[in-house]
Amino acid sequence: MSNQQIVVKTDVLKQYMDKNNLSEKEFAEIIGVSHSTVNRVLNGKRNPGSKFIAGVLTNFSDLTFDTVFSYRDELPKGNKEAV
Amino acid sequence: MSNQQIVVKTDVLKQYMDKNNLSEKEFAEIIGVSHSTVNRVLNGKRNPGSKFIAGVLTNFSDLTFDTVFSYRDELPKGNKEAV
DNA sequence: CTCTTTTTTTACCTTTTGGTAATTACCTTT
DNA sequence: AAAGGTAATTACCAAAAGGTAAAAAAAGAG
Repeated sequence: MSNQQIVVKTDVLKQYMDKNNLSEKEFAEIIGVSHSTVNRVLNGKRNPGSKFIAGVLTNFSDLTFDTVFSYRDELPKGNKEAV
Repeated sequence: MSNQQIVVKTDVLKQYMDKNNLSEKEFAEIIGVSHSTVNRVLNGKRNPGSKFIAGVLTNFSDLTFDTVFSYRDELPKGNKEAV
């Protein structure tokens, strides 16, 4: 049993945008999502969806999956751990 | 601008399941999604979400991103192409 | 400091993905 | 062929991601 989710290394992505002088809006336009989506992902209010991930990986050849993303095992509602 | 999506190489995944004698239900349990999700993804009725992708990549070390997944550039509603 | 412009944040709604449970299709075994 | 089981499919609903537009915050120019 596993309940994996893809999450973003926000610090890595923020630094990358900084180095390349990309605003959230500019970055969003390049990867093909709205600027609010970028904002929410960067601030941890949303996880990246398939569209976000695909946009990043196909439009920035120097960003690989493992550089920007990682996995997290969520323990949702019916949590069997720590009883 | 780009509108990328992550898609599944259904033939690859089906062959993999076949070789390893995994039913949709068994595969689903391993990667941590429901069997109906697996069925719909395998039959192209849904794209794989972040949860599906994470489940595959973290639970099958011999399956890499590029083996099972690829990108597709969708041209949704407000299509600016072919006017 | 005040006015503009740009950037980030958020409220509200739409679309897509995921789950449950019921249905249908396939095999066996008798 | 009928009964039973397993595997695959789908109808319906819930949850999560994405978009639009407006508001708030930050940064510049005068």
